[in-house]
Amino acid sequence: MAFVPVTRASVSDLVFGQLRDAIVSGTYRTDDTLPGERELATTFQVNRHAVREALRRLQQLGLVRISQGGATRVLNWRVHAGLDLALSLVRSGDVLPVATLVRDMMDMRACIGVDAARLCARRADDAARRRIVRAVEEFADLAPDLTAMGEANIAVWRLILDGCGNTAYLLAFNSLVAGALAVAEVPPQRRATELLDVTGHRRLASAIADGRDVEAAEEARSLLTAALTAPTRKDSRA
Amino acid sequence: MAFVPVTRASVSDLVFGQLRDAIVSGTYRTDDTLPGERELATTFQVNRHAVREALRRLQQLGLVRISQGGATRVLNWRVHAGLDLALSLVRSGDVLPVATLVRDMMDMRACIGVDAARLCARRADDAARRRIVRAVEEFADLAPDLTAMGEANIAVWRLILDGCGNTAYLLAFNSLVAGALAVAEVPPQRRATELLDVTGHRRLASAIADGRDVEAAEEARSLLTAALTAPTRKDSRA
DNA sequence: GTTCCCAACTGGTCCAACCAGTTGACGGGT
DNA sequence: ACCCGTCAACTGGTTGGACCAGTTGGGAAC
Repeated sequence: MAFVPVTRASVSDLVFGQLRDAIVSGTYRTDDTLPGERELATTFQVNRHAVREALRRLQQLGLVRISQGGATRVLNWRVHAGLDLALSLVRSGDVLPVATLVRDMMDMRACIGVDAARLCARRADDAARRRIVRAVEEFADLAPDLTAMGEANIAVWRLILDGCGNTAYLLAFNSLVAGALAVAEVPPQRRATELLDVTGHRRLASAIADGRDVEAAEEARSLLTAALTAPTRKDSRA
Repeated sequence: MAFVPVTRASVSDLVFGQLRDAIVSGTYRTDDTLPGERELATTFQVNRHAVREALRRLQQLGLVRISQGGATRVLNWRVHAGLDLALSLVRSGDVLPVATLVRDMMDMRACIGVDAARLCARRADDAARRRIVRAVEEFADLAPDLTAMGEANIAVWRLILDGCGNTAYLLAFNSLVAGALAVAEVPPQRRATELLDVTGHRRLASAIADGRDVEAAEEARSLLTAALTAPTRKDSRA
């Protein structure tokens, strides 16, 4: 286990984390009013500004609605929160089952990655195509160092997402990568299967380079779904 | 044009908006150092606390890296920002071309919606299936009031995303809906085509109700891509 | 020339006061 | 008895200033 940079959580980070967890875990329910800032400050034994910063961030995540003069109310995060909430939840603790959440995020990575590969094969300019081919070769050269390959793999996908020209895909990928992969909660066995499939990545790169969009999508699908467990939570019915 | 609730932007909102736009538009480049908090405070003529709140939010969005003692540096948002940035950008101004961004988000909605419909048909429990069928009927009853249908349509999709059991999809959908649809920047003609296809929605609902996942995905695809313009930015090559 | 130390930055936290909206209870008018 | 305006007592929003805590870089000591 290698050493890792220490992270200093600021006071407002801690307040933010506690409040976020309390809301997501259901301690506060939708439309409940949060205690006032002054009260929270004395409860957490911190300054009111720290509480304010935390509340602002909760608001930005879509967890609360703040209104001057009135109380701060809890929103239904399943309705108002954005994808960044998933990232925030994965990074800290088991408020929601992290394993499930990571699996969901990997599903989404596959969903987006496939379409991005398809679009990239259709739209990317020549320079981008060349960069992707080169990146895949650099990725292949790193075998079998899984850690290095993992990073190179992300670089490859980032180029693909760049080339597909869809900014939303790119940003979503950032949320997912930072959340799911950086935490390394992905089943190592399956992740390894994906990473070690060098020829699959080469086929993907050449499909993109040649503009064969359907094949690119197919290669992407087979790569990205290798890490996904088949079992559904409650199996098919009827 | 109906009246609309006034929105009061707080001081830190304004500072946040200006800094975000400056970063995304490239006024500051990656690894540039932002001016110090005290300097920003005098520049914006606000208190330092307001600046701090804004910077915190920029950090949460993935636009800057703050480090005590050191300077606050600008990150490459194409690498570090999450999907919520798209929402934030759409809501205010044309820092990035909003039309393009909205189109990207509609693409992503389609990408996710199709998979969610498929998963929902496979995994949802009976109660969820019934709720979806009912919601589609309520949606159908509202024709031809496009505004009301738009809201009901979102409610339908929310149920589908709930039923598919993928929290990441659900959260991403929130980001997209709040960003793209609420702003109503979607070409009205195409949006109307989608909404008025009541029978298409009925087919989708019954496919989900019966667990026919492939057909559900197909129906979802035809509904969700109706609003998408075919032309790619730079067309297929080689 | 190298090394070490400290002054002068940076952001982080706190206190205390006051501004600005919202809410609800209380009291006068109908 | 009911309605309605008023106002006090909340809520969050903003400000100023002080001090703590890390980082940085230049200059003194070696």
